[in-house]
Amino acid sequence: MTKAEAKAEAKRDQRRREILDAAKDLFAERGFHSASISEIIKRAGIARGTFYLYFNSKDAVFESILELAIHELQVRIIGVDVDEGAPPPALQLNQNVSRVLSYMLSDRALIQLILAHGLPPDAPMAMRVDSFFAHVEELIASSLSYGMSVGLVRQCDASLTAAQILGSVRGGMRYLIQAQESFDVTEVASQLIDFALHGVIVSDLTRS
Amino acid sequence: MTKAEAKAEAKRDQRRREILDAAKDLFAERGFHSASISEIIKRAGIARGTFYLYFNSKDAVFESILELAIHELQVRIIGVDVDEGAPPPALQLNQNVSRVLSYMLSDRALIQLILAHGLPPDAPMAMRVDSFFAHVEELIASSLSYGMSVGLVRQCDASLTAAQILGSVRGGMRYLIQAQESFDVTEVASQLIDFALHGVIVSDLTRS
Amino acid sequence: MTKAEAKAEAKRDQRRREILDAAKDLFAERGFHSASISEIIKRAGIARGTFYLYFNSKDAVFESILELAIHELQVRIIGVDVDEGAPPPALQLNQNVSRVLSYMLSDRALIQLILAHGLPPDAPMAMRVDSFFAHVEELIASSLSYGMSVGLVRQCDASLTAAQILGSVRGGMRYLIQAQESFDVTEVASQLIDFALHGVIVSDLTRS
Amino acid sequence: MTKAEAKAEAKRDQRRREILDAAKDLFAERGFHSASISEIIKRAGIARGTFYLYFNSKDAVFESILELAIHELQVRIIGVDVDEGAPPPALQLNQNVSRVLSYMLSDRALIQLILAHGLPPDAPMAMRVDSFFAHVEELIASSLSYGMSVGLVRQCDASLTAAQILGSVRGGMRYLIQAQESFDVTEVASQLIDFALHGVIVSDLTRS
DNA sequence: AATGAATGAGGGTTCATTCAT
DNA sequence: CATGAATGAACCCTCATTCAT
Repeated sequence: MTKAEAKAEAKRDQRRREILDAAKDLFAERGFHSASISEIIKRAGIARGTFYLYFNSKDAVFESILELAIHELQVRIIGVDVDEGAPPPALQLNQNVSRVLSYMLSDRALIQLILAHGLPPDAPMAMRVDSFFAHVEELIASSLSYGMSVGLVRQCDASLTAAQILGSVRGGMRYLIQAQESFDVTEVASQLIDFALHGVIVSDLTRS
Repeated sequence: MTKAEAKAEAKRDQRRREILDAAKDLFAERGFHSASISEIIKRAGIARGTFYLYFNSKDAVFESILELAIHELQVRIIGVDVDEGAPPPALQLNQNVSRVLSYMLSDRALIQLILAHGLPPDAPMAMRVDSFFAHVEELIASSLSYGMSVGLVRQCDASLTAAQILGSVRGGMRYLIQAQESFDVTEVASQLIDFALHGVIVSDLTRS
Repeated sequence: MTKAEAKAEAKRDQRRREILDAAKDLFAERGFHSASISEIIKRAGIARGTFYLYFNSKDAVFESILELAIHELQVRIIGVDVDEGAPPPALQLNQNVSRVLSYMLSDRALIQLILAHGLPPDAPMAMRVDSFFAHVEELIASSLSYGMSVGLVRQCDASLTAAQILGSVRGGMRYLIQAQESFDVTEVASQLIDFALHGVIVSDLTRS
Repeated sequence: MTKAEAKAEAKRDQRRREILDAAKDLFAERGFHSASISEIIKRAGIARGTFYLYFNSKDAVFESILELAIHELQVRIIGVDVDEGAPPPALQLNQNVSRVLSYMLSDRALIQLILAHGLPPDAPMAMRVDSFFAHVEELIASSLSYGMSVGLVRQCDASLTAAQILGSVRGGMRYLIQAQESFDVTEVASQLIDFALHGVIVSDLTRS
């Protein structure tokens, strides 16, 4: 029976994924509110009731999608190790950004959802996403504080700057998904980081 | 009758503005979809039908709000004059950012709406806002290109970098409206610009 | 303006009553669950949304109906006054029953609803009705206790007997609404009371 | 094969009974409409489809339950034999009531269902129950008529009084299942009958 | 015989918009 | 001009029933 059960479970997972995919695309295209259950089930090719066999509510699908995405992002962001034997921080940074980048670019609908979910600001899930970004921002801020303490980072308001850095990455991503051309992830990651580290002015001029 | 007419028109404008204000706050607080006409008219203190005497639809109010905001932003963004007699570019830049900053901070609801309007991505107004930002982005990109051509800006992908700069400013604003404390606009503008120009790394280290 | 307002309010009340009447009939005919909003509005001749202009929910109409009915019954049930100058108790009793009887028979749908509302036993309104009957039962029980204490009523379990008396009245009413013929209310009230007081056996036989 | 078949049939009956029991409890607790198939099968410990192997529909289970109950009641109600050699009528009456009483009290869910089935008044089963009670009522009415003809029962409207008697028994039962205390069935049966026969007033007073 | 995933009609409710007053 | 009662399409969700396995 184990075999039959396994097969059934696989089929179930498959269905669940189909619904998630259909919902994700629609949420990305039209926002949470405008995407109706009717459209989701039409795109998923299932009946009305079937939807509720896999998810308790419209909110629940949305939550599943975002929760998964946030989790996937979370695991791709690894605190930089500054120990002796560790790889150079610059490389670690690049790897972090590259991982996030390649994940997001593998799923354009998702990035859309994360960057511009059309949820009421006071909705639980909106706050969940916000708190994720706040968490990342804190991570950046504390890195900046550390950098300042060791004289690597120039004196600045860590929180504000962290918000800017995160914003610049979001802006970069926005641009990348909209521009249809493909590109080298590592290369782009370098550019994103370079901007945050050195800005746009040529170094020589900053000296004068 | 000209006088009476003028008075009538003034009253009309006044009403219109009251509705716009009520709607703006609500849209900012709860997003476009969740803010209902019922709430708007309650807050504006008018009857249901009256609303439709001033605006053709819910979309129309939203459009008016954003259109006005975009216009206000537009006029505050002035291309940097690089002529001999003009003020130093750095100052002009700071003034641009300061103007935008002080306008947005004078109306937190508005900034909320612009940065995170809860509109379906495929809605006309959402595209209108996007195109505004795209316009600003192009402005930045062409500035960067010019800067590169005169050796002021280091070589980089102008479009991507422009997206990052815009993103960093948006990120900074997001942070500023959320942080409740007040601050000096010119000072903050400097920080926003400094980040975009020089990044976070101390200049000395970039030399080695 | 008072006149216009008064007229508007009268119209509003009229509408509300129409809906209540339509709903009451349907609830009586088909029970709470089976009576759908669709049917109610069809019978009331109004649009879907209009219903919700007058009642917050399906539950709310039902509650309004029952609450009103219970109130009307309540005011018709007056504790028997045993003071010297008061009318004879038997007459008071008859008047009580007559009042209740004539009210209920004026609205057959209502009596149906009260006697057999098809609500889940754990529903708030079902409990509301139950508690009304419990209240009446207590009234009867305490009358019986008093009657026993003064030797007017034979010794018996007051609560159980009260339940029987109430049941006999409910049973009588059930019969009366179902039997289509009209009748003299006071006469029937006498019969209802006589049964409760003396039962069915001829008095002479009880002596032996 | 007869043995195997018999065993299979026994198992089938067992299953059927399990479903009936689960359904009966749920119907009693939550009413017909609010009790869902999902809950029934969960309580019965069977799969969704299995339910429909034993019953054609939700209505069908309900029907089975009531039909059985009505049958059980029916067989417990035996017309009073007034022949010479028969036991005294009073005793026969008491035995009838006692039998019904003890059956109903052995299954509180059932009594709940019979006294207050939450079925739409126009549903076939509701009418079935009603017609059962109508039948009992007729039985009582004809007994009353006979009693009147032999001078045992005082003159009254036989139908109305029958309805009251039945009502008083129903009221008494309602009270008994709700009161949690246990009691002597024969004793209570006596009280129920005494009330119907003699009412509540002490006999002496009726003479005056 | 038993399963449980799938179905879809129908439920109650909301809300942008219209129009008679 | 202003009002607010009226509208009805569209929404999310439930649940009795079916059917392939």
